[in-house]
Amino acid sequence: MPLSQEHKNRSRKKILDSAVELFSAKGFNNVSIDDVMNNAKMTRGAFYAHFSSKSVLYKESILNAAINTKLAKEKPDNLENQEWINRLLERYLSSDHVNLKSTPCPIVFLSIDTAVSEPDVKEAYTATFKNMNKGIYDFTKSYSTCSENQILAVTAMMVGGVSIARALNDETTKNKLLKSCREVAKQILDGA
Amino acid sequence: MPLSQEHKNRSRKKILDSAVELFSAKGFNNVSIDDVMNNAKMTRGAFYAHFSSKSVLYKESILNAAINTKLAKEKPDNLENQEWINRLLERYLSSDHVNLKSTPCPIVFLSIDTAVSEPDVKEAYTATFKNMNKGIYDFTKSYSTCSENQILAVTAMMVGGVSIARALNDETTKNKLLKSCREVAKQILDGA
DNA sequence: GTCTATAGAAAGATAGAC
DNA sequence: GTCTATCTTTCTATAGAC
Repeated sequence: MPLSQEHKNRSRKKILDSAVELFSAKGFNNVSIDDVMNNAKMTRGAFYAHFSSKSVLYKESILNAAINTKLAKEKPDNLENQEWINRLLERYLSSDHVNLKSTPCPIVFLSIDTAVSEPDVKEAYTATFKNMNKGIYDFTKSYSTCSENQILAVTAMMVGGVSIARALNDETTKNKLLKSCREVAKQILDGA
Repeated sequence: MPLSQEHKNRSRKKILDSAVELFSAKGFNNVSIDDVMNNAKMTRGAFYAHFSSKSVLYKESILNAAINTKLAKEKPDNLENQEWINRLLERYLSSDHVNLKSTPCPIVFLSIDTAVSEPDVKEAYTATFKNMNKGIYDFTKSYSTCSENQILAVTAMMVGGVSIARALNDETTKNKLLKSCREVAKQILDGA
């Protein structure tokens, strides 16, 4: 591969990493091409030598971040599968991941809207979320041993399920996902 | 209450309902004030007689949608709590809710980004999501009886958990949520 | 391939008539 | 309170020099 091509690839990678970082933190719409390029230490004009539009960048960012996470490839040889999965769970559902101190998951990309930056919106959101959980608990406590903590997990599953379903391309996967969430949620709320 | 005040309230409600509908379908950033007002059959200028800015509208929309869902108030008297919760689950995790044919949940508001409208992005997203599930299954099948369907539900819980955590205001709730998701996810993946 | 400069469009917010 | 008209900012995308 010629030197110039290598240089181009490095630049492309720098842009993609910059984009993943910013999209995860602020959401696609709250990040301009200028932001991405400045964060990659380049100027706006150079962008179009690599990507034909902003939405192409978005698509490539998802794929790039997916490669970055390397779920399968990173497992140390001396670790059992079960331990590895548990470690991944811990890492994924950690404050560090939430606060973007570890490699962000591209599936959560599209879950950030203006809410992140507007305190008033955050407040309304938090109150509504608490209400939702309390509402469910008020009903389940009369017939189930299901704890308030378990309900938090169920709510997350509900919200995640609907969010992902809305973004999916493929009707079969969508329906399977919704059905699975219904079944598992029901099991937990029934106190199994 | 004077007639003019009543008129103003009706207009306000019309704007809010219009906003909830559009934000749910396209996300906050992909909806302009013009869109909201046209959908409410008014013009842009009238907007500022009701809300001081677009982000105030967002906040009020969340609260308005939360009232609309009326989780608790709608329960028919002759229905047992358990049946009612199951019915809510079915409704929440339904195609109709995903496709916005029933009253949308404001907690899912912030989960829609450009992905919805760009086919290329949807495609990349769907592929990445499937990969994530397959990746987890490849490990768990060696030690657990956990089904592929259950893994879908776990993935939804993980994504929902991180998304919600990012939007929350309150560190205590955030940490409780993450911990609950970790525990419940682990339980399911262990094949309990 | 990367830069600066700029065209063109979109959208938040305001002003003033009715 | 609602309208039309307008100001202003921001951002995508392109043009042309090096």
